[in-house]
Amino acid sequence: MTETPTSPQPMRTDMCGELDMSDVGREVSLCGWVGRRREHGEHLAFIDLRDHTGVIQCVVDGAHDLRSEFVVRISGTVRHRPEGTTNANLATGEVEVGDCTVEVLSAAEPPPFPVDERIDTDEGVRLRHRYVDLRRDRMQRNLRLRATVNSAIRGAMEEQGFVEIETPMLIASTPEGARDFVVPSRLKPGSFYALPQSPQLFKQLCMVGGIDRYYQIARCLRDEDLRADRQFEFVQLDAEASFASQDEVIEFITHAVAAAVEAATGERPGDVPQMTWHDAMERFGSDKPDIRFGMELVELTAVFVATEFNAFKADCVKGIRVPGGAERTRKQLDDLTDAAKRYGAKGLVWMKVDADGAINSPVAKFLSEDELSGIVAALEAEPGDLVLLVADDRRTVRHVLGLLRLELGRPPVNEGGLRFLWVVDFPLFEGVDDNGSPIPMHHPFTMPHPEDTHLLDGSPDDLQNVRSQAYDLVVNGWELGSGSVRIHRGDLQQRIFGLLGISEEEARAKFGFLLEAFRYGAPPHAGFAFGIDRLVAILAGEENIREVIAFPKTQSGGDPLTEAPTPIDAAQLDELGLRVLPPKA
RNA sequence: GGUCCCGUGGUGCAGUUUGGAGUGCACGCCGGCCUGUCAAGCCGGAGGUCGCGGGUUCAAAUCCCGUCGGGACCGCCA
Repeated sequence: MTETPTSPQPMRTDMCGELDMSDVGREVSLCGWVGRRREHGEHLAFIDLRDHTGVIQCVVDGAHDLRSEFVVRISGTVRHRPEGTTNANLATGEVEVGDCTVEVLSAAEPPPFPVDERIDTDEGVRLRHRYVDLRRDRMQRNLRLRATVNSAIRGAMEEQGFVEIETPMLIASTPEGARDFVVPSRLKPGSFYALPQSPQLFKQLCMVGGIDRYYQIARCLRDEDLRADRQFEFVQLDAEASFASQDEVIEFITHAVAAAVEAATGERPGDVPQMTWHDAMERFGSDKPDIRFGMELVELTAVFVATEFNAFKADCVKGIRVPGGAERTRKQLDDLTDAAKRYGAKGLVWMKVDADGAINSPVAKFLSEDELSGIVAALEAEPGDLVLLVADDRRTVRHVLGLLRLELGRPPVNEGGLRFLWVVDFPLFEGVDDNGSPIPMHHPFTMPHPEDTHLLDGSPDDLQNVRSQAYDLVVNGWELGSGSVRIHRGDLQQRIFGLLGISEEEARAKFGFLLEAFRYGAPPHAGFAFGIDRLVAILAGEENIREVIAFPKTQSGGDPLTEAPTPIDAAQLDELGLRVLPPKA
């Protein structure tokens, strides 16, 4: 193929959405897609020409056979629209392009769904024709916002001395954490690479390698079930800094996020408050509290220390107050009870506060006057309110009420502003495994809190109370990301492995290369990673990260456009030394 | 692994509760008319395996079972 010689005239001189009164009289050439057209017989037609910047009305001879989504080049003269025909709803509505020459660059079949935004189209249809969907304003806006955020983050990290390093996509599988995606090796049949769940170990190796401050906008892959805020593949700002404390890392990341928010919204967010994990769990029933609204969990255990009511003879009783919730019907309350049970509670006690302040509840007759007044006082319940109580072990109470709180009070994604929050002092361990060994909450390289190191020698209960130097960034109830100060000394690491029930041999097999690296001079280091998909979704006012991803997967992990995943042929399997088993019965 | 919701011309929806002829609305599409529209207007037209399979019934978009696809959530996601 020979290239077409460079045209003496540019294909286009201007963007559709950028023409205004200052362009009147200019000869312009515009390229784009045909949007709506209004035809008035063979002598006059109005064509809305669209590119990613917007729409401009072109006045053409009606004999042109232009259809929706044709790709055209239109040349003409910008002119002021005649008196009374301007369109205030259009950014370019004061002008139009007249005396048009039209060139059809590509004809097009009618689109499978309208490109204008007047109706919501089924997401499956949108994904099957994503290339059409991407033309729509919403996707253009979201993807460009995402690019802006990426760019701001890069700028902020580099300003702070971080160096962008790329780490491999084909790595060794480590048994910890989420399910790996694996890639069969051709040169070593029977062996597999894993795709990285995160560049965690590599960034720590970078610290040993003297990189000092590493960052990467990194693709991460986890083979776990998909959700509105989870895809198989997602993108994180991944960062690690040598000789840095928790507070310094928090500062670095806060700065990067603030830069992203400012680039996206024009407003720089204020200081980000911190909350301990313990407070978050007790007050919000979640380690990612949505602090845009109240309805906090209120401790009621003390009110029922001597209760006669069996259901409240529990480790923990907490309640939430739903302002104005007394209007809920019996059916709605039954639905809430069902939800509470689905979330793991044995039941849900509801109480309505009547206009006279009396408690209306199926269990009121089992409670003493003191207990009833204690509930009202602790929750500051007022007439018209609904109060929901759960009694169980502390974990369950927090979990169930935390979810009910969200179900009943959570504002839509685009309301209530951006409420960032650092959750700090996470526990080092979370429960125990089948062998009675504590389970690391973050990962086994997480540094214990300096004030709690003495507890490492203590009882199993003491161990559960050890705090770590791990911290999460939360916004509006979304976990944006997490990080920690890492253990960089072999002796402490051995001790933690010992507590976790990981033998020396096992540790060497799983993480030998990292432990070996640490023997050659490891700086103290700490890091963080946060999800860019989630940040962009929140900034775009989207409930779902698929709306900020150009080509996302569906909840069942498929791509309706390419139909991935697909079988591969026998020859390909053969080369990899693989055989596919028949599906399980 | 589990719970719940959805699936009706190209698109969005109504119809399903209480079974009775593929019935209806809006957009789009095709053709005609139309020289200032902008969600152009007017006239005419085409377009359907009611996701798929089975069952109940004289009769199923509608009821039942299964299945596929999409979505929300619990579990899972160090």
